[in-house]
Amino acid sequence: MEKKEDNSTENASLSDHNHQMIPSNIFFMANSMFDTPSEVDQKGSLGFIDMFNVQDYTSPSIFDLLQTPPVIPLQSQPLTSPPSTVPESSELVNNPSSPNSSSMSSSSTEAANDKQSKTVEEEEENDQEKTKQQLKPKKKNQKRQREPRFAFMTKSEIEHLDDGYRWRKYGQKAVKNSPFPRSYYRCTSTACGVKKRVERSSEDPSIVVTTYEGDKGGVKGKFTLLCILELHGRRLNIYQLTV
DNA sequence: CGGCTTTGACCCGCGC
DNA sequence: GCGCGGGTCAAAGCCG
Repeated sequence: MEKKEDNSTENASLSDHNHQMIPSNIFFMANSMFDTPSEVDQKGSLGFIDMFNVQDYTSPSIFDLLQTPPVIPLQSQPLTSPPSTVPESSELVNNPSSPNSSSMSSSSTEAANDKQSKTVEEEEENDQEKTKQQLKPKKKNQKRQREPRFAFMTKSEIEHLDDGYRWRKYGQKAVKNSPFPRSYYRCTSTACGVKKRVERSSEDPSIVVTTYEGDKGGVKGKFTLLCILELHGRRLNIYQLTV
């Protein structure tokens, strides 16, 4: 975990060309991300707003986040209004009526856990029969739980922004009512269960919508990497912690 | 050769 | 029950 943070920070320096355009062009899609807010989301999550209400971005406490895993002094607050204060010179594209926010919050299946059980079954299965039948199994009663999810919009020509983690693309789908496909990535760093989707806004092709979903394994609570900012030459990872 | 992307097929949830 | 759309799988191909 901590090492990962360090690595990501290091990696960031390798891709400054990406990050340079982030700070002034990043827009969050706040509440709409939690379309069906689970109890977990409601109760114990530290919304990005908490962080962004930190007045001074040059404050050392913020940059501490760079070095240490997000140990977040949270009082649980419900996510309320969209950020009234946007980092520095952000353009305001994040109007709540953005149709994308609804598309981002469309229902999803969370297959992370399923896959594990699937794998087990697969081994018991006949090798020849290993096709897609594997997905049939049990887990009837279990309603899939949605992982904490967060999206933000970035004005960028580059779709897959380098956030310091390694991602493997595992799918791409055409999006309804959008000429742009949506790409699915899975974090390949060890013990990182985060997935993300990247798609370009159909309304404004210059805007890339990135949605992070999942948690980092082995951590108490769930850390969701919200975004990476680069401010005053420093790299800043913004997380959401769900306890 | 290993890791990654591409892409068609499949699964699943949801609305009608 | 059916169809649609979103999400995932996995084989094949590509590339360093």
